[in-house]
Amino acid sequence: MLFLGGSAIIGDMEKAITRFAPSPTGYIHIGNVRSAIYPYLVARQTGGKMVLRIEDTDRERYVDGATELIEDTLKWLGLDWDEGPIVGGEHGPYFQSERLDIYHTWVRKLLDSGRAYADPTSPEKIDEYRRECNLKKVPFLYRNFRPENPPKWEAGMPIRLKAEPCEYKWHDAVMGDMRTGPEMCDDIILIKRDGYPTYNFAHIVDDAEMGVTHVMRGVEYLSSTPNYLALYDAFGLKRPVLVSLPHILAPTGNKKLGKRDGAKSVTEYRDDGILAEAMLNYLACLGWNDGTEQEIYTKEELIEKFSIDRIQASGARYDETKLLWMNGQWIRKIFDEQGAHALYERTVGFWPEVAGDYSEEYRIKVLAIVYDRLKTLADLRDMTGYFFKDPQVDVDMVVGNKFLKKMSEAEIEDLLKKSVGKLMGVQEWTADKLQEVLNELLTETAKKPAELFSLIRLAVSFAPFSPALNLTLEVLGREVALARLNAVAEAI
RNA sequence: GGCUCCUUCGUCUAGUGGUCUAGGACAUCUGGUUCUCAUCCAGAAAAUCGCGGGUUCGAACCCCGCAGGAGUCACCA
Repeated sequence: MLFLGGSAIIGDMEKAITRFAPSPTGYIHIGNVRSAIYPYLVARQTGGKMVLRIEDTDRERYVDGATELIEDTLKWLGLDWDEGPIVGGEHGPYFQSERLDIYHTWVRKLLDSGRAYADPTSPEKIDEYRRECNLKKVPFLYRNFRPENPPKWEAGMPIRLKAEPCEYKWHDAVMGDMRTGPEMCDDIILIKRDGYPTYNFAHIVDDAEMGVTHVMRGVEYLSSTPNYLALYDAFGLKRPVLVSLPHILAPTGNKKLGKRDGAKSVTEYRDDGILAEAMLNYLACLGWNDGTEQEIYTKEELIEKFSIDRIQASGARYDETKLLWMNGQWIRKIFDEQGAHALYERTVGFWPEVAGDYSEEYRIKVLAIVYDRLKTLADLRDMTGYFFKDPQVDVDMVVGNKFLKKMSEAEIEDLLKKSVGKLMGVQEWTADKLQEVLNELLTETAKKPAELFSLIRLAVSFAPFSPALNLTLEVLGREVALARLNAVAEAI
């Protein structure tokens, strides 16, 4: 590698080690996936590492299979990790429940230096203290009730940090300069009665062991930061860059988006026909922008352009309409830039059942003429049925059509027959030729496009909408198209 | 209640003292693209920049108050 000076620039691009550290209590939803996306972007941008760590220290809230759900979500979005479950790494294990002795080793240091103590106080007694404070309307701080001669630590006893109340100042990359008073420092629990560490303690130890440089997480941890700073100091650790991510708000009300508001899992959107690219794009830009007017970003562009200091400090409301728009943009982008086949590969599983009897080649043809009206891939299911199965003839739909209402049934039948006759003579059954013939038919019958085309379109599809008539006819093929026109002529 | 954060069109946002009679995008509405639905294109409507003071020749941008909203005060993360 060649160094040409400019160390300041190299310094700015120091390799960041970031992490996503969910607890396996269920699926990942729109509201919390940003804390995976942003760390990922920072890691990739700086050529650093992304760590996935499973914070499973709460054995009561643990949900079987949740880890797999999390991994599945990240993989779908294209957020790969360099260390963590499946891929391993030099700082494992990556499940906190398998790191108990590490936490115990670390907490020993604090116990030995007098910065932590084993707490023999019963939960009932603590509740009493709390009630006492509530009654007097003073803040409940456990350090005011600290036991005087703490015993030696033994199993079944929690360990608390011995707080040294003071004023803390720090910088949050999103919220700016922060400052809090001693009232924010307390004797927080480090190791629970069951021997498992609390989040408050475990994440400090793990981040240090894993070399994490940027701690990016939801704002709900902002007010606990003084206690984390106390721990960094007690261990003599360098503070990582602290990044608080504002909440995503539910579509209505002012609450953060959560499962209770019906926040769907991220992968549910996959099943609904949302593309991973669109999801990533939408989520990354919810509460972040690069200052330009660009709206559509590839993952690579996000990696290149993302910057922590342009993350909004206020919460952003989740708006599914915009996601849908963006998905449509992505469907078209993939088709236009990568071709019909590339888009087709994404549509597997979204076709109507009857499409299964047809060749891939035929389905691609259908896709090529309907793709620009898809909002989600799942739209294929209700939009393309007539390409695969003869529609139910519905005379009323024809007769009642707003352009055909003024024509008698005999006239309609006649028009249909003339159309069949004309179309039978088409030499090459291609969109261009069909358009020519359709135009000739227009002059021969002296009908308006609205009348003639509506009639043929309806007779052939019986659908509320369809692609341009010549394209629809081309894909349907001569035999099918003519047979359907005849069937309608007979039914009238 | 204490502490902390937040506040520009309905929504996501641009904006760091004069170029802001506030720009873009989604959504909405109108028109165009030989039928429909959509795409695409053009256009419209939409924010007295939460409120009140102050600093300044000049404030969305700086300062102070207030209000509203949110978060947090667990042996949950």
